[in-house]
Amino acid sequence: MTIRTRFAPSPTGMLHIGGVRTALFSWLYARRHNGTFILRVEDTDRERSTEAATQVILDGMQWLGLAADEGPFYQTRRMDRYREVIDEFLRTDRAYHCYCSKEELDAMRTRQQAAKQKPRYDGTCRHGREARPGVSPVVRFKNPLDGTVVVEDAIHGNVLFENTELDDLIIARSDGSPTYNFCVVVDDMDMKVTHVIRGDDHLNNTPRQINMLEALGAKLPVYAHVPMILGPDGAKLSKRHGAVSVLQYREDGYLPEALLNYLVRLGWSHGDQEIFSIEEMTQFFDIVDVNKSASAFNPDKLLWLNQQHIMRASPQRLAQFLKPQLAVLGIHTDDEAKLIAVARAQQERAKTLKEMAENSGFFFRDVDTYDAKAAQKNLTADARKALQALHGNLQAVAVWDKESIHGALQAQSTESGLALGKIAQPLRVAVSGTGVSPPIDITLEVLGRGETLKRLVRAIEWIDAAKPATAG
RNA sequence: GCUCCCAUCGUCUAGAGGCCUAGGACACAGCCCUCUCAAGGCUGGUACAAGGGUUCGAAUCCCUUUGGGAGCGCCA
Repeated sequence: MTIRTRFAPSPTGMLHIGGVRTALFSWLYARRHNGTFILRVEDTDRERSTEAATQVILDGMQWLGLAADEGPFYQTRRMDRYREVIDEFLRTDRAYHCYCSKEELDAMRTRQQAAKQKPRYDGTCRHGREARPGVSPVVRFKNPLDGTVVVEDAIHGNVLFENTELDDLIIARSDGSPTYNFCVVVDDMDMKVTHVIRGDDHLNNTPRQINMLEALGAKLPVYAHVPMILGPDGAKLSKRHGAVSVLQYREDGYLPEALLNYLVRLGWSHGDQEIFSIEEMTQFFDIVDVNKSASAFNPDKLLWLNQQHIMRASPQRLAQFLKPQLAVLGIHTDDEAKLIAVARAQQERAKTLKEMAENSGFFFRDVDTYDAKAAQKNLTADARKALQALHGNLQAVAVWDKESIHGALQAQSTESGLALGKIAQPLRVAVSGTGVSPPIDITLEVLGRGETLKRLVRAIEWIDAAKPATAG
């Protein structure tokens, strides 16, 4: 039997990290077992579903690389099929029309709550209340009145529900449109889903779905209800931290594999391993190993993982993400070789691609201002001599590569008796405008000789211009 | 209120009765390395929610309490 999993988001809000994690688990499980991963958009709520949210889901899944083997399917395009099943339920007496008004239902709920009971439909129409003219009825599923439903869950084990706790849920609204719990059942059956992996907020819905599945004579899928993700404060995930669109992470300079790595470790582990490639995840992940308890979202660890993945990624891959980040800063370049060289030089010192871009501007455009603190400390009269000498020494370097550059700096240090830092740091400020850059030899190599010498001259001029001001 | 779920460092987790004076990771502090920033290495502190059982022995099994979460819609 081939494994078939699905991710079934509803386009009513943003695709946030909670949704992404259940998608990831479903995807990994399918990949691991050579199965099929299905994407199904649950858009039956026409009021709240939006085109934009659907697009975000699609874009997000694509960015993350969670490609669907089948779909995307849209529930709104399956209305005929739902109608067909509803009619069949009606015909075979497994569902009935209910004419109770919203007011009646509200009153019923209020009454039940006052009596400290669980609000549930009392079955007034179940045994055939006469049709009310002018009232379009809803359709309710006839839930079994007694017995126990056992949800066999791969994560939680067997969870028991008494049918007496359940009621006859609405499967079609008065306008004829089918409702969520019903559509899920029909879809999972039609799409032959073998493993339903979803948030554990759905655990309570499962017995109803099982009852409907059984009424349809369908084979039950394996259920796996994964725990929720909480905010860093342990409270429900809110906009403030993780409940933003996943695409926000792309904008903020996160690598998709880093986000996925972070998410896969929430509720799951493989020994002491923290860093996983996508391949390793698919190799090791198993749904039965997932924890039962909710976990809090930790932005610091995500940031750390992003840095670790940046360090491990190929410069070619990083260049591809660095380019749009530079564009955001107004730096447009098609020099792929330089992008790759910069990414290679920076990949050990950037927590995000955005940060990498911010620290790499000087590679692509002139330095017109110096960081005040760095300049005050390093662009001094003493440094001027070193920079002056450096200009000559670097001009004399035969081959412009980091080894030769390093050799020239070393030689100058030895000759002048100045510590390497006394030479390298002023040089760094001269070429980058700040006190921070990749190792100076690498920085110069990437920057090129011409640009280096130009900036050296400019820094010397700057010192000369600043001197009288400082002195006077 | 009712039903269901959950409970190890601040956080993510290891732990499926003795290997646990509870291991790893993030964060934090100190040290080392060092041309800056990082990365890396080393060191340090902090956890089995509480109470009862079961057992020679419990973080691990059972019960209760407490705390958190979810569901109870003509939302998904």
